[in-house]
Amino acid sequence: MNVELERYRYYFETFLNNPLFKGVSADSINELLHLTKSRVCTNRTCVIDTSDTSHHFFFVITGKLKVYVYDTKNDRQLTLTLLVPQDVFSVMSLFGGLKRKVYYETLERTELLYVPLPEMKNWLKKNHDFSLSLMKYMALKIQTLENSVTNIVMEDIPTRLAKLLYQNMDKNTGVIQHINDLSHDEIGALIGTTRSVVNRHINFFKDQGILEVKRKYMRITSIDALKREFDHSRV
Amino acid sequence: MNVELERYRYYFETFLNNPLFKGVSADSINELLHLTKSRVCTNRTCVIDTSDTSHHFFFVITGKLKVYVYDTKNDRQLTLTLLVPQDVFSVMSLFGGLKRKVYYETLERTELLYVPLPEMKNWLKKNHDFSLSLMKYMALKIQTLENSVTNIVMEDIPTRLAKLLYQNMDKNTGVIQHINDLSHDEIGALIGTTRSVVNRHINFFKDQGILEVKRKYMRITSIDALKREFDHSRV
DNA sequence: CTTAAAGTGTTACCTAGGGCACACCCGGCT
DNA sequence: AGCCGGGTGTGCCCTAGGTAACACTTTAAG
Repeated sequence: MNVELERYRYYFETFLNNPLFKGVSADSINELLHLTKSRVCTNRTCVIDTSDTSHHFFFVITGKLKVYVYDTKNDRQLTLTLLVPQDVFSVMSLFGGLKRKVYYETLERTELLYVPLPEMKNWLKKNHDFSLSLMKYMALKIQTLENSVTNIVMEDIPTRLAKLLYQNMDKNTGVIQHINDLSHDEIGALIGTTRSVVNRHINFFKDQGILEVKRKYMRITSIDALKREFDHSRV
Repeated sequence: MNVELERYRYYFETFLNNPLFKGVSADSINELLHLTKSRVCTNRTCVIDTSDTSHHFFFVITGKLKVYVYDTKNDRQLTLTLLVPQDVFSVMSLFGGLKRKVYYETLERTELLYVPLPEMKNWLKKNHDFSLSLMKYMALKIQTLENSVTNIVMEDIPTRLAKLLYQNMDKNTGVIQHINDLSHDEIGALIGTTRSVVNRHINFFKDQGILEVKRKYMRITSIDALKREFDHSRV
């Protein structure tokens, strides 16, 4: 019982710190928490069933999961987005978009809270502040997606790779975070290309002295040089 | 005065028919209408200033406009989306996303209503039903964008072009609508490629007897053949 | 009517990057 | 230890599609 209480308090804190719940009363958060169940997916296996996602609304508490599509024609997958703590999914199912084969897969130990859709919808109607935050959240997702298509269309792969690295780099140490433990295959799925091409360019960066690579570890050795790879400010 | 009244009634009707206003009371719609001003952009010129979009929220009444980004590096533009009647923009500015150089340009005579952002935000807070519809609207936009990136990464240009044509085709007559009056340049911007490549493939389709082309007019002569161009259902 | 500008059809060229193949390396398992 | 599987490092080959260049045609403007 004590343990239960402690977990409950932990989830409560987590929600409280999530900008999505800004302006939402403690009472409402409590009410929502009473509707949730939790699920822990241990590393790298838990492919969330579409039947789940179309009946539940999920909150990411800890961990990391990818949302991806799979193309049978050329046996490739494309990661639409990486979900991290404070993310939610799927807004699509919440508002009944068209059917689409999107897969969810955890990349490490991941803790989720989930609410049945009808209850979530109902709760949402009573909490306008959450709606407003959710819209902001969605607006940002839209912007990110727009950036993706722009990048994919306009930039070549070294550029996209450099940007990806830069975005996930500790600005001080140059150490790559979040995506350091991903295989080249996964990195390829993130920027829309294949394993071998990713490898090619990573090694190119390495040869240029931009990058240092070890097992599950990458560090940018020259941030300026990395920047030059995507800052095509042709003066 | 009479004319004014008539226009007012016309806008009222337009909003009433817009699914975004589903569940919104006539009073609220009226209230919103009192905050709006209208603007008509005559054909193909009206590039809406970013300062406008970051201070106003727009409703498309009639016409068509494109939202695009421009890449100086290779002097190309990419159309992120085509806005048609019942669309709104920009949700980004409404919820304060990051700055981004996105341009708006009308493609034909276009009639817009617009509201200053603070007033719109205020009105939004009082109309939760509109928020819910707006979220659905945004969810659909997200889905469309996700489809875009998937297509761009996974499919080649003939396939993307065929899909575009199919989506804008009158299912009975095979006549291409909406995008028939666009130049090859504009079509290229829609599917993420260049004028001459578009031209190449359009003529290829023509040679295959899939397509018939005249001035500002295209018609699919064999819908099955067109489908075969993107239905890679390899038996 | 004349001229400019925008759009089209078509060529030739060239390179980024997808596909495939194979050898290697390392970590985990029995 | 030995094996196996997932992840690498490289190579080569080949084609889709980006680029540039030209001529021609249609529309818009003066």
